[in-house]
Amino acid sequence: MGRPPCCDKNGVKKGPWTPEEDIILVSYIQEHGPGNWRAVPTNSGLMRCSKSCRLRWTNYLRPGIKRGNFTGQEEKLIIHLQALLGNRWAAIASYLPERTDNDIKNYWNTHLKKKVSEPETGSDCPKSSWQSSHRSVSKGQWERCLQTDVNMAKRALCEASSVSCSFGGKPSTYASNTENISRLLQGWMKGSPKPSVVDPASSGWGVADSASSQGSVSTSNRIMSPEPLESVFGFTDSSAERSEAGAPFSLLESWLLDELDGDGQEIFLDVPVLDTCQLF
DNA sequence: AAAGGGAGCAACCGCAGGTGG
DNA sequence: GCCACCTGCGGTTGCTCCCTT
Repeated sequence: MGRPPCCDKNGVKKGPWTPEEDIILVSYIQEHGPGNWRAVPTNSGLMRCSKSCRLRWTNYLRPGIKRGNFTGQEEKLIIHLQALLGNRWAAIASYLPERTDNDIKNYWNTHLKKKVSEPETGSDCPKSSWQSSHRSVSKGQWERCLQTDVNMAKRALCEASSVSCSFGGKPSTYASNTENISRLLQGWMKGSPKPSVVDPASSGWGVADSASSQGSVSTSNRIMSPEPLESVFGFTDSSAERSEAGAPFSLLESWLLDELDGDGQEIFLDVPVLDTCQLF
């Protein structure tokens, strides 16, 4: 028995989403909440496959998404987690609550993969030594390093969002999505083919990604409108729920502990943040 | 100024897992 | 337990932009 297609191929639009479609989707989800994707195209009138709607939502429109400008901490964390978990991008993304798996996957494929594969010196936490450490450093040291980087990433994210370090709370990530939509609408209203780009120098608007004060500017680092569409997002941020600090971290820890020859001793804690690279 | 090539990213595709009847 | 449906995930593709020649 063959699997039925996820949607009727006839009349289903493909390709880049238009601002109009985004607005329709956001409006629909505002009203009904995310989920039941099968019904979204039918009920919203979007000529899109349900999977396409879900993907658009989770990777672009969902509240709490930070795009572009991966920080050094995030970068290191991704490298470590990728080495640890492999290409399990969803699992990796669970440690970076503001990032989508697709974003991380793309970033890995375009930046980090080659970076890791290239022998190089001079970075603050050299990947060459990282690679060698993957083999030679004792597991305890490596795990400490990972845990430290997880903590560092958490800290960096907290600083970036200027919100309390409780991931269980509702971080400012929520706002970043309203900004995404806002910028989308701004561009749409102006009829610009590049709706998301606003010159930060000429506008008085703030940079949405406050963690991105570091040098390189990705094309995804857009300047956001100061007009959050709070009314558009009056529902709970499921991504924020997902990012409850306890769950993913304890999962990883237990996963690691499973490999600890049974003693199950907690060894991650009490490692000074700055020790990470010294281990390598 | 134009063409070619590479990089980056959004989106699609197909498979796997979960769930309810 | 089986089946159908829905959702999630990872790999891949293709488009657009930018840089180099």
